[in-house]
Amino acid sequence: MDTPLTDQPDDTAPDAEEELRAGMEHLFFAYRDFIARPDRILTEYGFGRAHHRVIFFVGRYPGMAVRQLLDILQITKQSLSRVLRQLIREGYVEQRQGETDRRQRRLYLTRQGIELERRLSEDQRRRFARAYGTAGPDAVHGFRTVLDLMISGPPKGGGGG
Amino acid sequence: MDTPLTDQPDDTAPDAEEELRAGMEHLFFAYRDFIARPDRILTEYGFGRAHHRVIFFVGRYPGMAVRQLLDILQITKQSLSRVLRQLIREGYVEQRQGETDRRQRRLYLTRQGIELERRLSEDQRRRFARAYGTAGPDAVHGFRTVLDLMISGPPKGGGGG
DNA sequence: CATATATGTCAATAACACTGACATATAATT
DNA sequence: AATTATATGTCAGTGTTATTGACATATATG
Repeated sequence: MDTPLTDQPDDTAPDAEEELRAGMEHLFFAYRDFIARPDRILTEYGFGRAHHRVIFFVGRYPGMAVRQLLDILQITKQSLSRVLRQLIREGYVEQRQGETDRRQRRLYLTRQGIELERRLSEDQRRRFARAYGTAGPDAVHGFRTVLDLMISGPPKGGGGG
Repeated sequence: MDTPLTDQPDDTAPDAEEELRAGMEHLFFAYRDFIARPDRILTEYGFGRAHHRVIFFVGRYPGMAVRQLLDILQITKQSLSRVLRQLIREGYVEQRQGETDRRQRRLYLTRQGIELERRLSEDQRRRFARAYGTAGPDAVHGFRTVLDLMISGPPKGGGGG
């Protein structure tokens, strides 16, 4: 991981390229293993990964509007609709009309939803906690720095972001 | 990010939990943005994310056997089969019989496959290169350390399932 | 020869995404 | 009040990616 002192004409010398691809590969593995356990739990409920994402974000940001959720998940209204309908019908999520803007249906986890969220995230939290604990604060800081730099900014142009 | 000196009875104090969930959220965003661009390119070819994964791993490990690919992707033979068949039929991947074990069909990218791989990974490599470059070597090291700790070891128990 | 492994394929099914079209309620603007 | 925009919901049709189960061939190993 030293800085090579040979000058390379382009910015993707073979070694650098290998390092990038190794990172890509490990990101794939990490994500794959990160979602494996919740995926298995979800099948018990007849739910899928999309349900988990909704549960996670509504749990993290209670009172979230549907619009925000759509922007975060970057899926279509129709796709979210089916998932949300199921979660509401089965009592994991509830909607309350917005107070200032009454068009909004703000989303909250029910007690049952909170329980499910904890169950789904248990392995993930443990996984993160173990990795963070073993790696130490400096590594965690580096992890978060790189991860955040990898995330695209809000989409540019007019009204959107 | 100091070590808190208050003693907590359990290992998931509120602040720690928040930090874990923030990490989980950002991992989701990073992965989402990481695959957004390739996903768009793939539609031009009538391919999906599964094709990309095959292209990526066969490109990275030429001569890989089908069995290895299945273990890495953790999907079923039937799921891989359809994707692989398409890639072979359309000239992106080729199979050659294994020399030592002639049951194996070892996988290689064709010239066309290599081209597609570069096109698909271009944005991803740039994204990684930019994040790595901005974050600096120490952060990159931390990133890789945490990421690797997050990956599950090889599945335990006898034959290898 | 029996058994295991590596691979491939058929059929049926499900989750999750898409596009397009249309509807209702409410807010903001003119 | 009328118009336009926003927030949400829903119907119909489609496609990709995954699943399970069953079965087939070629080759390796005992």
